[in-house]
Amino acid sequence: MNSKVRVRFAPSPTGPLHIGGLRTALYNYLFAKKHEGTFILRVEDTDNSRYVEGAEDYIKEALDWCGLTPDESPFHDGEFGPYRQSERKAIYKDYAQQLIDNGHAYYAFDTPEDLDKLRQEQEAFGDKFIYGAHNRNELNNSLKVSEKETLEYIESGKPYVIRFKMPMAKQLAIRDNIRGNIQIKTNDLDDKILFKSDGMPTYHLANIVDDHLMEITHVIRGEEWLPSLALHVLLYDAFGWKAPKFAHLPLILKPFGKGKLSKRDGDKHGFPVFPLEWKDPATGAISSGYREEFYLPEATINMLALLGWNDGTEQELYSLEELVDKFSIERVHKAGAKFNPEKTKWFQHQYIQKVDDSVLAEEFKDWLRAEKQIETTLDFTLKIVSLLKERLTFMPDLWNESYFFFQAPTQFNPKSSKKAWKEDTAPIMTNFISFLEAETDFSKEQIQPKIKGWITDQGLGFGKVMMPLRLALVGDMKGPDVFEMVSLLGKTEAINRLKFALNTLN
RNA sequence: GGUCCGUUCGUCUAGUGGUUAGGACGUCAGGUUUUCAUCCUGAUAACAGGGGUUCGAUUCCCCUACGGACUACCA
Repeated sequence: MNSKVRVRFAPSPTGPLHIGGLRTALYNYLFAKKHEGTFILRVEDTDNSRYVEGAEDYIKEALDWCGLTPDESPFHDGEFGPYRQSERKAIYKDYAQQLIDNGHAYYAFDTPEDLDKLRQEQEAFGDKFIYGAHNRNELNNSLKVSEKETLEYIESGKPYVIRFKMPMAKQLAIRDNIRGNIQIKTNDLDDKILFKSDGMPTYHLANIVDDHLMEITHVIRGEEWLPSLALHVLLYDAFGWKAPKFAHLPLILKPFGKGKLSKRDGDKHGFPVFPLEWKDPATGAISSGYREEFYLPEATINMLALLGWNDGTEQELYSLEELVDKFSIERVHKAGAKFNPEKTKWFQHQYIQKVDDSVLAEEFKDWLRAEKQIETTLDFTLKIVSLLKERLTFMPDLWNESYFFFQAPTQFNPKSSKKAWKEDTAPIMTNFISFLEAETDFSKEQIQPKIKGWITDQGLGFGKVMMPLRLALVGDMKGPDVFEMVSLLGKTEAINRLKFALNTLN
């Protein structure tokens, strides 16, 4: 091959990028890097009315968070810019004109109202109105009126659009790198608008022109574009250009029920649908993001990569570098995949276990200050992290598993009390306190054998002491190794908690 | 409605013209943890249905059913 691989991710800035879009970006990135090619971000903002403030920055930030930074983008110029279609406006008109000149397109003067009326009439018969080969000669366009009239219309400022002249009765066989051959008859296709009356191209024209000009070699996009594939291939033909290779990705579906994943599913079932938190500028409504919900970008990416692709082995955990190495577009699954929030948490659990203890300890220390107004030392949070890390999925779980190190219990879980604090517990604990008061070294290494020895000497079962001790320290029958807790809490605090339990539970 | 795409455990998926149809998540049961969580072990559970082709189909073909996308001067 003479041409270097160039792929693009081409979102429209109409709102936050959701995880389906992010996965499309990911697969494009992986494909590009796998083939030592270029990953391009092109912003498709040809519809001004749908532009949403902040959406473009959101896309950039989301990609950066995931480590999918484009090689060329509106934020990082390359040789093929600009990378925002609104800034390429001047380019498209000439290409539309070129298609008119070579007979592949024509002017149409039908107003939106005219078309609405035709649609309604047609629907009254239970039919669908199609602007196409069978009726284009009867509609208000440059194929029907003379060339002179067409010119007059245009010069007089009459609004017009430019439509593609869909060839009749052509049988197309188009190759898709994921789906194989796709058969399409052009008879069913309509004369799509390529150029709008507001002077902007539609997606179809802008997309093909830009992909050509930017020398895109592979178009990897969502399945929702499959119905437009024929049009796009025909457009390349009409221009006399070589079409890129295509691959259409399966959709991400709702975890419960039917249909594709939507923002509402996240709200309803309490999982993020967006990589980053998003505040709707119009309504102020907030949608949660993976980043703000404490998912690691590595976990998010790994989960997304496996949703519709695998390398044929039983491996499930991949770094981004490994994904680049193993990825192949042919191994992308054809069918849509239901999103699985539980499995996503499992990925997160796997990844947080790989994070260095000191990193978590530092974060936790900051979190304690910000969220709980607790000042502590790095040394202490580091001890807590090493004690509790294996049970974490999200960073704040650290608090849920360790809050009793920062605050003494004020009440006791009734169910646990019933199990751990029996009739004969009080005298045992009274003796136990006296024993502890005589001890000085509360390091785990020293205190553990001492306590065990004391229990044995007293002729007691371990449960008689260990269970009430845990209850007194935590307020509940949970938490890490009880000797670790005694040691970390220290002599004074441990004894105070025992005394409080003694007073409260009798 | 039309066009196109799809269909393996509940979910994500592996796989082959002859397999005990494999893994992971989930669920359940044991074990570890004298607690809880983690962790470990085990169990559970699938080739949508009907026709072909074939000595033999989950695998190849057709039909049906079901699911999905699209059907805008939106992308």
